[in-house]
Amino acid sequence: MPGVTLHDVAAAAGVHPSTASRALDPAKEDLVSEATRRRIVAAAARLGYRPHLGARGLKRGRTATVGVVAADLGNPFVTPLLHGIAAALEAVRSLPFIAETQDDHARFERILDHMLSRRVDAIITTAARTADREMLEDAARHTPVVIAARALPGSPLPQALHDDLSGAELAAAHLVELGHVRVAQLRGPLDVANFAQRAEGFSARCTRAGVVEVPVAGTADRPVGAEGRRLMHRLLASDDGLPTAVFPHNDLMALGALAALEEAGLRCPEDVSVIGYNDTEILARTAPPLTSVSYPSREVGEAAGRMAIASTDGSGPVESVSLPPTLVVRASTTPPGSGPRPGW
Amino acid sequence: MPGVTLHDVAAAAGVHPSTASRALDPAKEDLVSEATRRRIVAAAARLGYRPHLGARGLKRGRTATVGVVAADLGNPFVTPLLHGIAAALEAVRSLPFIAETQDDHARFERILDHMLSRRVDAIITTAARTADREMLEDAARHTPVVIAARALPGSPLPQALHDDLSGAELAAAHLVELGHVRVAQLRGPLDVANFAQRAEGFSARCTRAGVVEVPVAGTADRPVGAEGRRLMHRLLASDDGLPTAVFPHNDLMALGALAALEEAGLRCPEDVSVIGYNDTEILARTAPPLTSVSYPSREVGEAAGRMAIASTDGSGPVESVSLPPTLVVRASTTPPGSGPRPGW
DNA sequence: CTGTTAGCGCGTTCAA
DNA sequence: TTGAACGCGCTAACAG
Repeated sequence: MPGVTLHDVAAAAGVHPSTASRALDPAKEDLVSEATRRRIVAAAARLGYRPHLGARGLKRGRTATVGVVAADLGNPFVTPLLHGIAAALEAVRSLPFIAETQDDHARFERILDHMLSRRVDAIITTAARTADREMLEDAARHTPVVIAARALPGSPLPQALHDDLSGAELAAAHLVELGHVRVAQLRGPLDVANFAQRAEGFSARCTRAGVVEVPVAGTADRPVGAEGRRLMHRLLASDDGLPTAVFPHNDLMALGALAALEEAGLRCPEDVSVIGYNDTEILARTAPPLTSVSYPSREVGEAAGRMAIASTDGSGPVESVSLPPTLVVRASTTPPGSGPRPGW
Repeated sequence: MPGVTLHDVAAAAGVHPSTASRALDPAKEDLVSEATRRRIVAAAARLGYRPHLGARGLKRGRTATVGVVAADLGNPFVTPLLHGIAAALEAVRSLPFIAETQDDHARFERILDHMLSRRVDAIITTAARTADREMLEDAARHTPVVIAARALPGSPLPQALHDDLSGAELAAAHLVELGHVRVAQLRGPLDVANFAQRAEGFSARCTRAGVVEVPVAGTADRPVGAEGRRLMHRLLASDDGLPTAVFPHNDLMALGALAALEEAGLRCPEDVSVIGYNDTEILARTAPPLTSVSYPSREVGEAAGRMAIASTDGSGPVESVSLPPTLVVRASTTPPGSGPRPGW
């Protein structure tokens, strides 16, 4: 049963392999007489024939596979992104080949290498850091590369993004509106453009409103809970005085910050408001429910998938896109010094 | 730059392609003189040569790729599982090829078909439902198949599992110990063996302790939050009287149950205790923090990865394994009618 | 130590 | 409408 080849099918149907090939190719089945076609299809089914995609790719130069690189599959933010990509690829019967860098450059390099060797039809990366730029543009000389979610500023590669600058401004504006005058950011790794932009957008809006930003030394190594917790503890330990609101650069970090607050005996939002980023669905039931900037990750994923397909078609250059953020207000942000938001 | 072949490298180095092949194969490089080897390696680097894995697979009959099937990448429970698998595969420089069924049989079939066509070296599935059994055993006639996380009872396929029966007994025992005498289960889909076993283990332990199980009509279509919420609402609406504790069959469903309780104006744990399953790391900060049966998913993943490797080696039959559960007590369970657990 | 030959499974010529 | 021949890129087996 294993290793049934086209040759076997042809023999069973009493035809030449190339006739069998034609009969089994939807695009060419009308070059074969109905009668023989049926015989061949029957034989293929009976023998359990399965085309060898490796061999087909060798011949056709296409593998019906798109490499997808994520930084951290444990971040619930990436799931909708992957769903969006898979949905878009389904239109051309391609399958994503998913791999995870864990934000490690060397691992990223190995993954790219493997994908190129595997001759994927295109690569979508949601894991880019600035240090990866050259490597990615290099890869793009072999295979179309689409940048998704994590921007690569100044790169000519097509990008499916989200406007992090506006998103962070939205976050800051919300805090300003609530009356906060002392705030702080817990920065994600700044060599990920998104976090650099969030830092910039947030600061810009604060400055404009005359709001004081309490400095927090350092940034997260990775945008994960443990790092958010670490930075929050550092902020609590500093003697610059506590802010009344903090902006961890994503929901995972916000979760860590909440843990740190609790460990320090502080309450959110009574003592400190917390505003996250991504509006990760699975985290909407934290204690307290997190105010967060919503990231349209499914849509970004779909756009990236479509762009990957388009760049494979060779139908000219592919346009980058950038989708807007929205703000989702929940219980973790209130005016400074006030009690919990009514209704929660 | 694209499409540099071994032939090109050989030409550039002034040798025969097979010599170049040997020089570039770590396992055979000592069959080539140091001098020519260096020349070949240099030429390969200069030209940006990358082996064509499709072609190599065609020749060698191995693709250095293992298909990994998950039911739902949005379930945080699967991430450690995937990490475990990837870690194990790294030992033989294989890469996982990840796909998602979304608990849809037809999609599962397409995925298996694609993976077999791709000639992956083995398949690890964490998405099995009883209806998938025949299909999987069929696939196993072509390629080694390892069942992970979701059991396929009675199947001869090698399985890397967890003892769900004991786990559910642990959950029930905990509730019994707290003094609950009226409890209920929110059942996951029973065609997933794990949930069937959880149902059975929980009931058995309750019966033995003389605890009453309030019936909940129906089961979840999929083990996700929305379904947990739906079942909890159904339980609240029934006139069998409320239990003092509920056991949703996994953490995601527990999250939905918590939402339903809140919507009904009930508090957890004061009015109803909730105990989940999986001890999903990312959910440890729910309101209230969830008591849960811990599932060693990373370890199960590693075991599955090793089993996949072993079954590819052809070194005899592969032993199934089953890892034990442990209980992690947090704030969502207290004695019936009592206030919140002190310390939380 | 290196070159030659052959073929993995398939699809695309070109002829019949 | 079908068959024959060739080659995609690589490597195993066999010579030399």
